Amino acid sequence: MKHNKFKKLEILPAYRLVADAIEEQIMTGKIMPEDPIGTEADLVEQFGVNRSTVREGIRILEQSGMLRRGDKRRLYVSLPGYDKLATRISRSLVLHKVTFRELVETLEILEPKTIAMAAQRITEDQLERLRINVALTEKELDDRDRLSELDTEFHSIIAEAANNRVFLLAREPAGLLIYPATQYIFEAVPEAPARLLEAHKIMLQGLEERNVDVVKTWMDKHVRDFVKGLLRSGVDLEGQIAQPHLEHLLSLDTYL
Amino acid sequence: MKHNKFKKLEILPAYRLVADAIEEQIMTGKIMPEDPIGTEADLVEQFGVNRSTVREGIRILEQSGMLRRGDKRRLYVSLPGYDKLATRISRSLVLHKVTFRELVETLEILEPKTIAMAAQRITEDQLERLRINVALTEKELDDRDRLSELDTEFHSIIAEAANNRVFLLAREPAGLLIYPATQYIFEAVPEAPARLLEAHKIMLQGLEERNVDVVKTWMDKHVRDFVKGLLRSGVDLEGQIAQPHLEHLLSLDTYL
DNA sequence: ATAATCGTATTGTCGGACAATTGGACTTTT
DNA sequence: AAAAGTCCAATTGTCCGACAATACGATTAT
Repeated sequence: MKHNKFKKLEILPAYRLVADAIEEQIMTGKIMPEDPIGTEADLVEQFGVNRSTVREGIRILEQSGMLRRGDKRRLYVSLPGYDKLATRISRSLVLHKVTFRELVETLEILEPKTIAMAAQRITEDQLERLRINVALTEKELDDRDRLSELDTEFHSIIAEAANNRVFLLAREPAGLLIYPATQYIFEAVPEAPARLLEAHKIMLQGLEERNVDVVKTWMDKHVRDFVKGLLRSGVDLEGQIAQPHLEHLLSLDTYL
Repeated sequence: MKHNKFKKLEILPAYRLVADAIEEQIMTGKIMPEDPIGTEADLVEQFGVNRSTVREGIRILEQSGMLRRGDKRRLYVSLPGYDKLATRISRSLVLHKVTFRELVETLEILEPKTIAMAAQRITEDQLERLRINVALTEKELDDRDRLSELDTEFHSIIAEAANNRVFLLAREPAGLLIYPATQYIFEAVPEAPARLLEAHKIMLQGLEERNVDVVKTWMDKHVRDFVKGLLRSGVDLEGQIAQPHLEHLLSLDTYL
């Protein structure tokens, strides 16, 4: 047996130290979101390192969403937005080649719970957005791309209405990955759009009436329907997500 | 009405283009995890930009976990690990000042489902790790810090055993944030450690027998117990997570 | 008051430079 | 032959200095 008397030394490059130092101030609340950070020159002075080094440190924090370029390109402390986080998680899941089985299994569990919570807490504003969403769905029933976008949005609004950010972030990545697959279903199952619309309508009404049982039951059914559709369209549950699904994730690159 | 004939131009700095270009290759599978990326000099040549610019681009990808420094400090394509992702999500949740209510509500839903899945899929290896965990828990029943670590680990192993990576990633951040709070409970509720141990023992046995009902029921109870303990220890469910919880997240900085 | 102009501050990018570290090849020692 | 020491080349981390592009604010001209 080795002697392990010494801990592994932590030898970190300067740009990491810069990033860590700033991050620590943020995490401990010493500087808060929307607070301005000094200019690069300021940081150079404060940390006593070169500007290149500071810049590399900044990139790290910018990527993790804790810093933002705001007015006049200046640096501000910022919160990583849920959409950005969810997108990033989704991409990771893709890279890990998660299977459809893992996605649908997760949604079968989460979606009914989500809408049950939402039924108790949804605001009038959110209801209105759902009404618009459903109206659009009805109007664009033939446009598959648009329809799967609207489907994704429908479920996202409900997740938001559940008024639980932890849960929201738990559910969103799966939603982002799976609902775009609705397109496949539309190709294989002609009656799918109509059924989707019907389910959405009923759930919307259930939410308006704050009827927990109705919405939960229908969401259950809706998700199972979805899975059946997936299978009918020839998707292999143990297969991984295919490239076409990723376009919408890749296109988001710019504003991330 | 404006003429909107032109889309807003996407004017991105070069370091972003570098990062995006590499990321695109990764997402589309043209380069795969463990593949080596060239040296910085190579990238300078390929992209035709300065090394500083390349380095800034690299930082971005390194932070998001898609690049790694491996042997000889060379760059390799890599997968963002679940632990890293979960940690990052947890921090964001803290910054967003999520409340205990949101955390416990999420866990009340997810944990029973998790263990139910785990009961059907857990491997002998995972069972063994749980046995060790429980044995340690019994031995270190007086060490609060150690105990809450072990508690966190216990639930993480179960989540892993559920064999669903989407679900794992949905649950983990909440677990990371809430179980450390066990410490508070131990201070306020003397019998808490013993009860925790008992519950863990029973759930472990349930898992060994693959008894879905037992484990689910007990996890339900266990989580509710946990919440009761939190309340008894004076935690305000609508309050946000306090600083002391974050130490373990901050200390992870180094290897992230 | 609006528009045009100018000056300044800051970022994005570049080029070059060098010390430190690493891995590998080679040599010496035991 | 295995272990230890030496040397070399490649690469990263860091620094310096420089400049164009951009954005903003103040000033001037219309």
